[in-house]
Amino acid sequence: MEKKVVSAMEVARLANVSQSTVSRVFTPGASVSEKTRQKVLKVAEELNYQPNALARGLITKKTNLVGLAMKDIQNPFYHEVLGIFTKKLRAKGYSVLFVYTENEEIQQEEINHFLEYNVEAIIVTDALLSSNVVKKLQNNNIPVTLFNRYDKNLQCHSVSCDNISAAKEIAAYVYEKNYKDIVFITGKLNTSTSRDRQKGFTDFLTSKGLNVTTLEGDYTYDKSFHLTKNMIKNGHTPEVIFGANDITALGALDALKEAGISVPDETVVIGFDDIKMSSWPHYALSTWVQPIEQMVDETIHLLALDSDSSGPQTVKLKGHFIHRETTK
Amino acid sequence: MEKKVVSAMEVARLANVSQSTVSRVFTPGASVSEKTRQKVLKVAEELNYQPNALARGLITKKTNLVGLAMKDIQNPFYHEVLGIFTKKLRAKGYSVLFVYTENEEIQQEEINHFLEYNVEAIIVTDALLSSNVVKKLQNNNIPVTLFNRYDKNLQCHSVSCDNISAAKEIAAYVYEKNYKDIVFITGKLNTSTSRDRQKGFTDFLTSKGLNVTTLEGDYTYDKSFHLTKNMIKNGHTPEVIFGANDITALGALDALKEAGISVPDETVVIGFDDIKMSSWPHYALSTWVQPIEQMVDETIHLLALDSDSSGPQTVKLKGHFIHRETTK
DNA sequence: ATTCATTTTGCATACGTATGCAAACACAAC
DNA sequence: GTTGTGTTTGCATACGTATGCAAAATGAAT
Repeated sequence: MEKKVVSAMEVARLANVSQSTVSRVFTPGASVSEKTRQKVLKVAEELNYQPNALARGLITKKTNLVGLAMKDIQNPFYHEVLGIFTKKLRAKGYSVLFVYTENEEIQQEEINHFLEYNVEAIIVTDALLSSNVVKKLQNNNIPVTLFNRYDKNLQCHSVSCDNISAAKEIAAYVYEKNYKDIVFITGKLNTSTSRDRQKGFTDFLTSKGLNVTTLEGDYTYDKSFHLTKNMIKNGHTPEVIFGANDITALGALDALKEAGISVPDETVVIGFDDIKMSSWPHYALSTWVQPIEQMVDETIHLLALDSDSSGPQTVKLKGHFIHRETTK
Repeated sequence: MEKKVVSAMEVARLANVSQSTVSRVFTPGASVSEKTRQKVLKVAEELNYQPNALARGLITKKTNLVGLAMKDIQNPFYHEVLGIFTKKLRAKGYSVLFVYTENEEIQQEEINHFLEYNVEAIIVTDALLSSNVVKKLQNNNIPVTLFNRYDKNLQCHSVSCDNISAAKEIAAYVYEKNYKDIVFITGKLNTSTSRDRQKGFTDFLTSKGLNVTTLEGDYTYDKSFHLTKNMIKNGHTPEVIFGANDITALGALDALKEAGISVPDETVVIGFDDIKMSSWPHYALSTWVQPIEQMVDETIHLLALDSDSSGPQTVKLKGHFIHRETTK
C-alpha cells in the first residue's frame, strides 16, 4: 500500500465541481454557495481530505510555521516557556518547528533549517544569534525575537523581564532589612540575564555604601551548591544569598541546609524565575516572579505586528517579588 | 521590501544553466559535472539560495518532518526526552514539528496539523491516541510510535522501559532486605507506566506473602507530599516507600524529612526515572534509571524501518537500579 | 420576457522543485 | 574521421494548491 494522497482534485471529481471550488471551500472568506459548500464538505469528509499545507504555503507564502530555538539547559523555567509558546501559537493557527541547540549561539545550520521551511518568524529563547545570521534573516524579511535575552548590537526584537529594575527592588528589600553581609551568585557571565540582575542588585547596594560579594556560578545547581558549601567551609556564612536564578538559589539553599544553617534566620535566600519547584514545601523559595504568560503574549504580538516594521523593539516587563519561607 | 525569494530559477539564470541543473546540484547523488557544480554553488552562495523544503516535499513526498506530541506535565523526565529526540532526529536530517497537548489523549485536531504538513512519522510521548485516530493514520500510511506508553488495543509501535520487570527487581531488593511495611504510591491510574510498576512490584511481594499498602497519587509532587504527610500524621511510618516515578518519590521524601524521619534508616525511598534532580545532593534518591538514549534510538529506528511493516512492534528496554542515599 | 447587478463557478496559470527522457556532449578506440 | 560508450544537460511535466479573470448562473426589477 503506497502513500494515499487525497487531493482536492479527487474531491472535485466526486463532488462534480472544479478543483478551484474545492479550494475555495477550504479558504476562509472565499465565495462559494452554501449548497456546493455542503456538497464538497460531505465528499471531503468521506475521503478524509485535508488541504496540503506544503502546497498551500508554496503558493500563498503563508506557511503558518514559526521556528522556536531553545538552548538545552536544565532550567525548568524554559520548559514552562516552551509549553506556553506552543499553546498560544497553536491557538493562533501556527505550528511550531522546534530546535534544541547546545551552543550559546544559534548556529547558521539551524537557522537554515528554519528557512528551508519558510517559517514566518523565529523565536530564540535562552540563546543568541550572530549578527550575520540576523542580517541574513533581515534579508529574507523574517522577524526574529529574542526571548529573555537581549543584545543591543543585534537588530532584532527582544522581550524580557526588566532584570535590572527587578534586581534593584530586591536590593531595596535587602537594604531595608538592614542586612550587611550579602552574596550574589551569578549565572553564566555571557548572558544578559545574569549581567543585568547582578548590575541592578550591586549598583543599588553599593550606592548605599554596602558591599556585595560576588561568586561566579553558571546557572547550574551543582556549581551553586558547591560554591556555597565551600564558602561556608571557609567560615563565611552570609546574611543574604541572592541567586541569579531559582536553580542557583536552590543549590545554595540546599548547601545551607546541609551545613545546618537556619533559613531564613541566619541566612536569607532569594531566587529569580519562580519555577514550579520553588513552591515545593521543602524549598518554599522567595523569588522574583517572571510574568511568563505576558512575556509570551508580547513576543507573539511583536512577531505578528512586524509588517509595520518600525525597527526592532525591546520590551521589558516587570513581574513581582513573592515572599515564601526563605525570607523574613 | 517584500519577501525576497531566491529560487533555483534565478540561480540558473546567473549561472547560465537550466533550473534542472541547479536542482541536481542540491540533490545528493544526481549527475552533475564538477565544473558546473562549482559554478552553481558559487552563484547560490552569492544569492544566499536555499532549496525550498515545501516545494521539494511536495514533489518527493519526503518532507523530512516528524511530528512530536507531548503531554503538558511537570515531569522533567520528558524534557530530557524532548531534548534527546530533537537532537537525534536533527542528526538524521529531520525537523521536528512540536505539539504540547493538555489532554490525556492526543486530539484529532492536533493530529490533523501534523497531517497537513505531511509529517513522515509521529511520536507520541506520555499520552495516548484514540483508536480511530490510529486508524486514520494507518490509512495515510504514517507510522506512529508511543513512547513510554503502550496500549495493546492500539495498532501502533511502542517503546518503553520494561516497567513490570524493573518493578519486580526493585521488589526483589525490598524482599531481600527483609522489609515488611511497604508502601507504593501510584501515578495516574490510567497510565500504563503506573499500572505496570504497581503490578510488577505488588505481584512479586504478594507472591512472597508480603502486603503492599497502595496510595493513589497522580504523578505530582504535591499530591505525593500530602499523601505521605497524612500517612505519617495518622501514625503510619512505613519502612519502604516506592514512588511510581521520581517526582512522586521526591514528594514523599520531603514529607518524611519534614516529619523528622530519618532516611534511609527509618524509611527507605525509591523512585523511577532518574531525573536530574534526583542526583542533587539534597535528594540523592535511589531510583530506577530508564535508558532514555536507547529508548529514543529504538523509537527512531522503528519509524525508519517502517517500510517493511511487519506489523506494530513493542520494544521494552531494561534500565538499571541505582543506589544513592535513600536506600541502604 | 428582458435587462441588469450580483453571486458563483471554471479555466488557466503560478508557486519552486524533482525527474524521465532524449538531445548534446566528451572522450576513447579504431 | 567515424563509431561507440558513458556522462552531462535541457526540456517538459508533475506535485497540490490559490487566485485573477471571464463565463455562467442566479435573482431581482422592470
